[in-house]
Amino acid sequence: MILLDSRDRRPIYEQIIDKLSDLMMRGILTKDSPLPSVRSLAADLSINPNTVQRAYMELERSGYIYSIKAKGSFVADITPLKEKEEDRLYEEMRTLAERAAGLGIPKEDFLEKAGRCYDETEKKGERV
Amino acid sequence: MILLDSRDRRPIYEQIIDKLSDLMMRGILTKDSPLPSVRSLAADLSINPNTVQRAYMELERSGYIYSIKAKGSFVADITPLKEKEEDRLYEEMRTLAERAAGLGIPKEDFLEKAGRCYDETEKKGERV
Amino acid sequence: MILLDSRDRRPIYEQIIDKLSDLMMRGILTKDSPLPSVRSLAADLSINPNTVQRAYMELERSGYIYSIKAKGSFVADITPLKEKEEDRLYEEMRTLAERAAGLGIPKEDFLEKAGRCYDETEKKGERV
Amino acid sequence: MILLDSRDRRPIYEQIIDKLSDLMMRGILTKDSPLPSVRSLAADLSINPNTVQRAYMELERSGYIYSIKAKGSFVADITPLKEKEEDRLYEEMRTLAERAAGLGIPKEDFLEKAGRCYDETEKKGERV
DNA sequence: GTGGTCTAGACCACA
DNA sequence: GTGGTCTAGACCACA
Repeated sequence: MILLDSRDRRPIYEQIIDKLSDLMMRGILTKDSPLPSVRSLAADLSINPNTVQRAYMELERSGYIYSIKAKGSFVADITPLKEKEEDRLYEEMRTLAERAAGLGIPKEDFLEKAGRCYDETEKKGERV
Repeated sequence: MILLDSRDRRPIYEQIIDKLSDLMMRGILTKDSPLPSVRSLAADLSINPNTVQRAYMELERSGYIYSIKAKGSFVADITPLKEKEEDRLYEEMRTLAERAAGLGIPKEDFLEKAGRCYDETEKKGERV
Repeated sequence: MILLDSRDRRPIYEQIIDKLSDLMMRGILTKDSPLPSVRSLAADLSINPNTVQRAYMELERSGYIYSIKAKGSFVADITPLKEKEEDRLYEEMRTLAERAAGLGIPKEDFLEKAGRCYDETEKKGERV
Repeated sequence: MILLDSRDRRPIYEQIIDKLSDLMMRGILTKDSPLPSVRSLAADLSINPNTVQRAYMELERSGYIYSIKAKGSFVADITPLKEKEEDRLYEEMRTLAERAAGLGIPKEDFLEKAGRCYDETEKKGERV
């Protein structure tokens, strides 16, 4: 399901949080679908179950997942989280557009570059 | 030429730097065109010449203007500064596109939003 | 701590910058040790605090010192500045050696002169 | 005798001056030895005789060579020029030593580096 | 006239 | 107390 990057300097639990929340944000993990159990994910990644437990705990606190005792962890309804993130993103887009206009970059160039940046991302995504 | 905002909490000299560098970045003040003299700008803004002097000093240090003693201050060739700013901007565009793709926002929506943000900026610019 | 030279035609703030940066380059003022406060140094040198402020401002910009509001100014970690200066010095040494070789000065003479120059410096340093 | 570097951006006559004065400074061209005639050097380098003429004119003005009508150009007694150049060189060595001492570079390191710079020059000279 | 340096002295936020 | 900002006003060298 997910892969750890040993060159990544961040703590492992943070990498897990990022990878899982990304899968949920992308809609690959959908609402109410079950996450792997703490023990099985720990075994898959060859890490300590406590590390997975910590990642799950923080994901629950942030509203990404919910846990039911003796049943497991499941993807929560993350539409509010998605909307917040989208708002933040468009807010930054706005300041970017302002700076671009300030630099005298015409609209066509701005959009052309935006498109190219998006395409680059897709290629990158395929590799992952 | 420029207006100060009394509600702005930043130091006056910083406001002057921002306004003038913006005019140069936008191409409104072009290469080698003369800036108002330290004294005349101070009189226009009803502030102390020392404050203008400080702004000009820092603008010169950053490469925006050049000053010739007993002649005045002039807009420098800011193409390298513009290029640096463009690079920074596109770098941020790239991370933005990545996050958008991560959120499952399709390319059309991303570009549509980028275009709308750019248009909003233009209206804002007209008011200034 | 430092002395001003009234015969020196350079601006006072520049003299202060030179003297202090020299003390730091020599390792006499070490990392994180406090500099005299703007007001106390101004009083010591019988000059205006603004002049000291300007010197400190430029020293901070160049990476020699860091200032904490309401606490004081302190010597920064200047190892990168030292390395840059050493690189510049050895670069000039190289062109000097080339010119010496071009003049037919043998290596022994070149080194003998280098040593004598270094010794003269030491005597000068003792007087300071 | 000498080679021009087409990548060198300086005017050709300046390159000729540099090469010839260098040969004289190095003692490869000795006092009273004849220089190639303007026409023959121009032919050798496939350039216009006027260009060589200009180089010789300036070399004579600087005291490097003397010309006798209908006989040719000859290397002058350049000991005074050598001495001046040596003085300049040692003057710069002195300021270099001061800066090195200021940086806390010990005498051994300074001399070691001076020696290495000299050696590098020799290798470079061999290639020329 | 111009930019640049400096003094004298005020006020601010902060520790 | 500290650094930082700002005003008012002086003087300098230079074109």
